[in-house]
Amino acid sequence: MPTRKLEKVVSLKDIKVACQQCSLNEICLPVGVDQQELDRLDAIIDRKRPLTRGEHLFRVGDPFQSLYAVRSGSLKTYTMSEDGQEQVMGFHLPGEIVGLDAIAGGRHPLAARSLETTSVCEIPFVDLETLSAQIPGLQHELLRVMSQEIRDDEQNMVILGQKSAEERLAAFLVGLSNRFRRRGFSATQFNLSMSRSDIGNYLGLALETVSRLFTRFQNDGLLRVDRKHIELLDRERLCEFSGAQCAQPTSRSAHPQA
Amino acid sequence: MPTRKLEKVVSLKDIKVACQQCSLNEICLPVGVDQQELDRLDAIIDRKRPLTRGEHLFRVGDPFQSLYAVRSGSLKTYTMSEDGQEQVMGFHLPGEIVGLDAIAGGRHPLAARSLETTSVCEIPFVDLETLSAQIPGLQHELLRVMSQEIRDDEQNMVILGQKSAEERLAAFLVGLSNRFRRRGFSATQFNLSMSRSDIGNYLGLALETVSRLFTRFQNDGLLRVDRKHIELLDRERLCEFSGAQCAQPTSRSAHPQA
DNA sequence: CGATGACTTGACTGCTGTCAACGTGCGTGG
DNA sequence: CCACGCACGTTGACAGCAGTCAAGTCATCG
Repeated sequence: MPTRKLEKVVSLKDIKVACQQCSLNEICLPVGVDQQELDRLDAIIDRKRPLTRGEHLFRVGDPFQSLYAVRSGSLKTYTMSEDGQEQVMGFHLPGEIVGLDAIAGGRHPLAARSLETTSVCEIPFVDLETLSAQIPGLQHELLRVMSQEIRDDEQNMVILGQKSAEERLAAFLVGLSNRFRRRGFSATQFNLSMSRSDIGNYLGLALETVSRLFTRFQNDGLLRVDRKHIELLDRERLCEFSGAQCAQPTSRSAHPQA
Repeated sequence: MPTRKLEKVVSLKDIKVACQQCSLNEICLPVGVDQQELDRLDAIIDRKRPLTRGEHLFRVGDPFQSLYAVRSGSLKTYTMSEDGQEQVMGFHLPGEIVGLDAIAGGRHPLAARSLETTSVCEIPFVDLETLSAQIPGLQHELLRVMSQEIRDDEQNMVILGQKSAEERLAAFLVGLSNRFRRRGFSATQFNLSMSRSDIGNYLGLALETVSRLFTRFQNDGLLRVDRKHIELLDRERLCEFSGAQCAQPTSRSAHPQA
């Protein structure tokens, strides 16, 4: 099933802003879930008014009620160290789920804040759990998404623990590129919705280092950068630079169920 | 339900090496799971012969069939970078689950190798999934464990990204201490089953740096170290040193279900 | 048009990695 | 039992990458 299986899905009109036409369709939860089941999932999902830039989706310590799926825009998640220092933990693009780290503790350990105008779907967790017990495909998807998150975090740990500044930024850009492509956007041109400071903070680098590296990469002909806009000129070489397995997931790799 | 609810569970004798008497009881999966359900869980779990030091539980790329719970001993998980460089991703003590990162891809992205004589429980994943759909408490536990893993990985990302060498090692030791205590072992005295090299690799430090820090910490009266044996003398100050929220989880914090 | 915040660039410092030598404990074999 | 080898760990000297401090540029917005 390499092509969109939209036709498998019923007329979109009878569903308001439903999961099917949501771009998450192939990326977010609904995989291995049929039409009727999708309706049930859709029924529990709450679509909220868009967040404006800088607005919080939730804050540290907020009671955990729901997961959120980014529909458009982008978020950053972060905490404050006890000395008031911000610690950026991640950036979240459309099709990605936020809040998985809050299930265990019942409270959000991270705050989530929009980097631009951003709309999200709210997925009440108790409902999702109930539904998951009834729809095997959904349970599997949920576990898969969480597993993927663990996998991604592991990758990030390698990057932070073992890589040089150069490699970190290269890996970050290649990673973003992959995520944009999977989302249907250009893999070679995109806008960074986050500041240099956020990037540096996330990568464990000073913002000056990030800035210097951008110019160095540009001088090396790896990319073109203009303010927020990035154009990857030599994705290949940038990949090698990152010193990691940039095995570009052609289609987010198959789903493993038998 | 602040106190142990062991009495809620039936006489332990009628189960061979079952989950109840396994120390994982309160730590591993079975929480919010009653006797009959525990039996069903127990039935799918396979106890294997112990691994000797250096033996692999699984290797990178092995097809994912099962999760594993460490019963005794310890494991390290790691990958190789393309240049053959080992990258230690984590250490796993009794009561901890290994393999959660393999669900998404269907293959183990990490290898797991025992650091000492180690026994594990094998939990076939398809069975666990089936059972989870039937036992709400188990599904919730599984999600909780995965969420906790995500949370822990996030913590590690902060440590790797933002902390100095000193802070990293301090955080590592305090973290180990917490994990030992939760497991019923001494929080102030323990043996490191991993080498200095493994620790350094894990923390993104040179092994020489780790060694230097151990002696520095000892000179500062924070701990006593003799080869593999560690005795924490001033856990308090070590905590502050780590620059993190060392809010010692008195009892791994409550379970959030309503 | 000026103010503000984001970004860039430069100079200098210091933490931590690298290289290297040495010490220590343990297992093996004479 | 002792000598030896080997892996692991400790300590020292030195260097380089990246952080910090500081100044300057650029874009956006009131």
